Amino acid sequence: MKADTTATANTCRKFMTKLKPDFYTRDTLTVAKELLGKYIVRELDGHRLSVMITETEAYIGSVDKACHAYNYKRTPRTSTLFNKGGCSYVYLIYGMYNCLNVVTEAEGEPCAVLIRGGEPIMDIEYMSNIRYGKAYHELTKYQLNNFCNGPGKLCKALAIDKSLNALPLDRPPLYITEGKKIHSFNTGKRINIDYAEEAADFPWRFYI
DNA sequence: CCTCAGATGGACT
DNA sequence: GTCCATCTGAGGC
Repeated sequence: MKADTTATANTCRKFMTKLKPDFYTRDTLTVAKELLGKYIVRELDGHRLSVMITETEAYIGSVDKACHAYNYKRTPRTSTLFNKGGCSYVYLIYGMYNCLNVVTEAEGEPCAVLIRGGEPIMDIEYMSNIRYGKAYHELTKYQLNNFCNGPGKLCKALAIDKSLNALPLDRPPLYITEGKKIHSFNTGKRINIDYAEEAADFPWRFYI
């Protein structure tokens, strides 16, 4: 009994361990793979929302035509990508959805990992109200299956928009913690980057 | 289950 | 003016 209690406490502590910058200042593909199973935590109005990351994509500016900062192109928007790894990169897409990335590698290397999907973990009721405007138990099967299984949906559920761009990811209001141990994952081509020529075929999407 | 049109606005040329 | 790292609801099967 005592052992069980201790194990539970250790598990909780592990989940609350925030990833530090040195997790992110590494090879982007490695970070993209290792982010699977980690927990995104969003603090908002006294609530602590969380989803487990289940899908990521890597973007590497030096060689990747799909990256906003391909060939080190620096604009007001992409300047965030040149930061040292460990901060957020949030942008608006299609005029109405937001996408959350984590910046990786050293300062000056414009790279990031797009968080493409997750699974709700904590304060699901509050997230449900943000996402659909109703209680979790009221959701249809379709809504349950589409709760945050896409970059725009995930940002909606966690109330993430451009106001959270370029923030450090090791403290509130937005951070990532240790999470679930992942034993295997899938690899594939990235989604919706058909314009990116040869880079469209890079196998830089990872998902559980 | 599937496909597809339309929404919608900022970033960039 | 064009493009876009998307989502939703409607309609078909």
